[in-house]
Amino acid sequence: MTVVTRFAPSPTGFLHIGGARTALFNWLYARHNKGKFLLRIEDTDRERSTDAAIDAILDGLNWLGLDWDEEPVFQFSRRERHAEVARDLLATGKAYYCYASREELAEMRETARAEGRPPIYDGRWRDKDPSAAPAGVDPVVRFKSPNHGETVVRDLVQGDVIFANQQLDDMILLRADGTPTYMLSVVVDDHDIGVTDIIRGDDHLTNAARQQQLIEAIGWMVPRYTHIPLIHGPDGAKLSKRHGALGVDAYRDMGYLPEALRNYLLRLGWSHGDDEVISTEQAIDWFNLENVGKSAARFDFAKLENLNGIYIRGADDAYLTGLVAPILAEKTGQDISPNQLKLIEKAMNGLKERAKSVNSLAESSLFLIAERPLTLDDKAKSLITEEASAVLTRLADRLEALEDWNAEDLEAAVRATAEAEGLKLGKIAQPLRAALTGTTVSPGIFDVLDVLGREQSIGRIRDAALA
RNA sequence: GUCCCCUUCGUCUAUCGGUUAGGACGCCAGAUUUUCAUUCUGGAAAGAGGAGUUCGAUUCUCCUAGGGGAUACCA
Repeated sequence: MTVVTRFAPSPTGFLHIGGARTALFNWLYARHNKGKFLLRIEDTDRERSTDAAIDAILDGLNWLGLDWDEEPVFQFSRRERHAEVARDLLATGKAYYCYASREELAEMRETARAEGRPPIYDGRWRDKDPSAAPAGVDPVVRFKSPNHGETVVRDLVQGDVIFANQQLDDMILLRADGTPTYMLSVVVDDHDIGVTDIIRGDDHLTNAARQQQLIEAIGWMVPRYTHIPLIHGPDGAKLSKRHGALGVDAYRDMGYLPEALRNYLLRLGWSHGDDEVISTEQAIDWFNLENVGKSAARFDFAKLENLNGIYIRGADDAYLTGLVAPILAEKTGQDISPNQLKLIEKAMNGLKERAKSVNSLAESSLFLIAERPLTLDDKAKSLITEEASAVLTRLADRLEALEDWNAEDLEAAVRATAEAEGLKLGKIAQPLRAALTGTTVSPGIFDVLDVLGREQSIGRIRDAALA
């Protein structure tokens, strides 16, 4: 039987990092087993569901490269089918009408809690005769769940988890207004869509028991369950916005590469021996549910950043240039010309070596397209002493005489100048860097000269020397 | 309160009864170097606590503690 997994977010916000990992695991599991990965939008909460959120989720998945099979299913559109299943349950006596008011319910919970009993619905309408129904009250439909025995969820990560059936009350299937609840909808949809493996956050573990009872009552096949631990913030508490519970778009905006984030998320709670940097192909090849850990993991930006650096260094120059361009355009307030793009791509090899995010890559590319005369930052300014200016002028003279403008000849010329001046290379390279880039940090200085070209280089050097 | 789950360096993790408890991030020191970064070398750093089972427990069982999750006419 081919594996069918699904990712089922509710469109009430962006695709947060925990959801992204759940989607990733589902995707990986499906791809590994050559099965299907489906997407279902759980939009039954009409109040909180928005189109913007749907777009954000789809965008997030696309950005991460998690492609789904078939058209996404919108749960709300299936409400008639859900209601139909509830009616069948009613007809066969596996569900019943409950007329308890919300106040009544709240009171019931309160007393139960006070007496140390589980705060659950007591089943007061479970066996009542329909004639007892109060007039003018729209009832909800409740599932007649087993009162005795236990329900065991055979979870691939959590193992066999046993729940006493008395602990689980008669959940609501249909609200008073006739709309289906989540508990009913997931069960019906997962069945109808043919989901074989449900992989989701372990905050759903208790739900699994209740859903399983429902499935068994209907007589459908119970899917395999896998409840993966949640991601926590650096302090061990539930992930909040101040931690990393941001939308994946926020990670993109921070300059993380999708492949880096994916790799990071994969290793958060899953491992394959000592492997850390794992390509998508390897991930698909290696992924399994057995190696998913059982404990919650804390989100660690430092490690993500390290991974990001690794992926940036290994990335294609043209690809990175394409990512950097729009950021640069925004920073400078103008479009980046094809010539400038060529310049950036040429310098990319040296640039990416020292970047840890796409944003810092853009930042360090800025000097390439800066207009003369450059504004030097304070550190750079302090390097252009009177003495340095004189040296730079003589260096410019020497460079001007160069026949070929390439890194090799440039290095020879700079070294020769240093020797002639009786200076260490660093003494001349730093002021030169300041003049060329306006900062004290850049790729190798000979590469900078080479990439910038004769005119810009000499111009910038003379600008600085004269200032 | 009730139910469920979790617990190895600061963090992510390996280990599936016998290891000097391994790797990675971060941190510290050093090497390389024109800056920064990269790279390389070395270092500090862990089995929550307590009982058992066993010749032997990080590994199996139980208890305690701590953390997390669930307890909606939300999903």
